[in-house]
Amino acid sequence: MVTDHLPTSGESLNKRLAEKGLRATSQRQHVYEVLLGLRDHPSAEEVFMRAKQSKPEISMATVYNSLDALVKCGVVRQVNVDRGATLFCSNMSEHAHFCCDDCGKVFDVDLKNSPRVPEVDVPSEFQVRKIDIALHGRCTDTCADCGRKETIA
Amino acid sequence: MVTDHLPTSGESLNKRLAEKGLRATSQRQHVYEVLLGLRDHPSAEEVFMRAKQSKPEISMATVYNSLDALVKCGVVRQVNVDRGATLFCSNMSEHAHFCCDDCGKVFDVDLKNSPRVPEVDVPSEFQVRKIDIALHGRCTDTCADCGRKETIA
DNA sequence: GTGAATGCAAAACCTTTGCAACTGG
DNA sequence: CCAGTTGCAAAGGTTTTGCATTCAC
Repeated sequence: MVTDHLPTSGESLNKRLAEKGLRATSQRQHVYEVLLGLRDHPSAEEVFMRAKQSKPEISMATVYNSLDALVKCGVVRQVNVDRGATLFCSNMSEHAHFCCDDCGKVFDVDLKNSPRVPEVDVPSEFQVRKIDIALHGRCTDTCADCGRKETIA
Repeated sequence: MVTDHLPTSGESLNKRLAEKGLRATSQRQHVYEVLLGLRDHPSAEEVFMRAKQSKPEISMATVYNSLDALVKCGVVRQVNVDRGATLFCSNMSEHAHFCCDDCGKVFDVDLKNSPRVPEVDVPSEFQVRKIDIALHGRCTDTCADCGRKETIA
């Protein structure tokens, strides 16, 4: 519950928020800590349920607001792989998302060994700020495990 | 309303559907024609509204069913760029989607001049079936145009 | 002090489902 | 004929909104 492991990167979360003109509220800090503590790629609902455990008065609207603030200041990524709830991800390293068509689970795929991936040839009037790469397929043997333990990620 | 320009690719839509064990209903053909006729990246709602003009009895559930069938047999792509409705796209050439943070509009970005983009180094237990690349940023001068004429794509 | 953020509940939005009737193969 | 598909309406899940209160700066 202490904030001294915040944030993952060198800069402080509060400073990051301030840079974007966003206020450093206890709710935002809490939502960020919750997200860091959750494995995989939780939905806003999952973050909410977990956040309530230690901060029962927090509301869904605040969780959405906080997640948006965290995305805006660049410490959280938003993941849209299909219909259904948007997922959130505190892993800010360069990676793609693999979504299993069978079990629905989302896995991080490192891009360090995938040279040139971000080199997309874009018309000059487009200013690209970020690139999301989503892979779809089957996670085969991994899926056998996750299929039993989890439903849809 | 004739189906002789169907489908875009060489194979017939009906054959494609049959290959996946899906039936070639008039609704599915109609939804596909509507999608081919719509520019940009319509949502299911937009397809529905347009489809109703020439087939007033068609229902939203059928539009979703048809779009799913078309995606399943590989003649339509499903596009998820943010929260909000899933978009659909009849352009099956290899391309990424650029989503403007300002106007929300989605543009196709050709990948022909972007070598090696699909070369993502994936753990061996993952079988990749397709790759979606979504770019986010600003469409600058283009945005000035589309911002007035359209709302959110 | 003041505008931004919160909490709550309600509304809005998007998608799926259940079921009887229909239809393609 | 029969399983797959449709249309309808209702339910389900996700996200946003309005507003009074509270809080960060």
